Amino acid sequence: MQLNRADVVTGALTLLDAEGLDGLTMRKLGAHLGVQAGAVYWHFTNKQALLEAMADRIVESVGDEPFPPAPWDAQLSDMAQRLRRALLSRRDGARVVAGTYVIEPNTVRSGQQALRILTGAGIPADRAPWILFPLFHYVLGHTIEEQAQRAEGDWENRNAGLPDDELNHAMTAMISADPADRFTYGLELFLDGLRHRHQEGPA
Amino acid sequence: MQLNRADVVTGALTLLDAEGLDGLTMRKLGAHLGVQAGAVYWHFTNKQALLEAMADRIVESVGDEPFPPAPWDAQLSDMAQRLRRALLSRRDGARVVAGTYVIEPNTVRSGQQALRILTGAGIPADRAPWILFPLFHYVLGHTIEEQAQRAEGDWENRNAGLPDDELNHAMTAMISADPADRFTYGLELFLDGLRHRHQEGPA
DNA sequence: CCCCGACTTGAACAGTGTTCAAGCCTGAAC
DNA sequence: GTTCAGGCTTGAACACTGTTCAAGTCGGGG
Repeated sequence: MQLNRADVVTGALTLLDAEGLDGLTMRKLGAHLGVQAGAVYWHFTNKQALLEAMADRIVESVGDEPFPPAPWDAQLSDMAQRLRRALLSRRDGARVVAGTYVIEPNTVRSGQQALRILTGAGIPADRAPWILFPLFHYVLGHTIEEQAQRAEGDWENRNAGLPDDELNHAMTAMISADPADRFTYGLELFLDGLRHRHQEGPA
Repeated sequence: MQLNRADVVTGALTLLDAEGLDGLTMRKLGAHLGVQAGAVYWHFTNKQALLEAMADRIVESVGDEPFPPAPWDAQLSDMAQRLRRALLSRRDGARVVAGTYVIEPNTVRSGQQALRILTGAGIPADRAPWILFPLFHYVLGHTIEEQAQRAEGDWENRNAGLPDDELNHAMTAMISADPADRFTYGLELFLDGLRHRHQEGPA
């Protein structure tokens, strides 16, 4: 049975869900594909290249369907939510994407789509990336921690030694809140700044 | 010559600067400390524990000196800038900190300090972490990419294959801009949202 | 039918984190 | 001044990692 690039990426993502990023080894991937580890190296020059292809696949769904007509801030919010969902759709998805500086088809396409939302709102093209990157960094940073927290699980115990003052109480309360709510709150904070700056002159 | 925990962390950070995170191995660390690799395992149960101690040391300087009296937003901006500088002070510093869910002395102390800035501005204690975490995620996400970009170097060539339209041009223009400016721009965007929300009622 | 190039094997290489019995070395107790 | 105990280190091993490569297999076109 012969493989192709797409098969390898699909198998690698399935294995990622089963084993996590740290458990994703070339030998296990080979076994999962019914093939020797070395065979993968015919399709990808090294593991890093494979991870980049995986990252691109993970991000694929972000640009799947066009953004329905809506105010620019709603569209941008939509995109950020899609990105988080895409990263969450695979175990350690955020870490996979963060570990690769992806210049691959889907990633570039999604980025361009996001930029067009901003320029469509009257924001100059040379300012748009300055806005998009912070947003991207926030989504990535949040989702990395969200998935790390999911993997650990023992959150109640970890800060058992801390003094039980008001601030630590607020901290643990937030940590046990719904991650989706936390994400949306931070996202809205960022969008508020954007709306505020945009209304007082798009230049 | 005997070691202690602090010596090991110091040596590990020196080695980190020299070799990067991927080149930081227990054997090299042993050699650097004039000791066998196994000796490190008397001081730290495993490499992850060592990395957590390193992360805590990296973050140490953030809470070094108190924040000078200033409006709350200026103080928060100051903290974010300090955090970025602390992460940049060591090669791959951001990745080291991102890879560890640190509940260690310095990290907790800095976090509390930041929360007090917010509560001091009249923000309720149970809202403060909801604001602090997105800010933290942004700083981390930005600095990870900043250090990754620094390590790669070949940015002009990587997107050579892309069409030379206006959006890609704006993208590469931003990528070659001063990272400090990019960081501050995103930070101000976030703070704008915060100021906006805060002035229309701190509750 | 054969052959060529796309693909796979199987074994090896150098390196990784981690473990552990055995030893050393130091500083306190007698 | 000698003994003793513990903190600390050694050195070798274990199971595993990514990566390479000569040699082999296999399928479809001439």
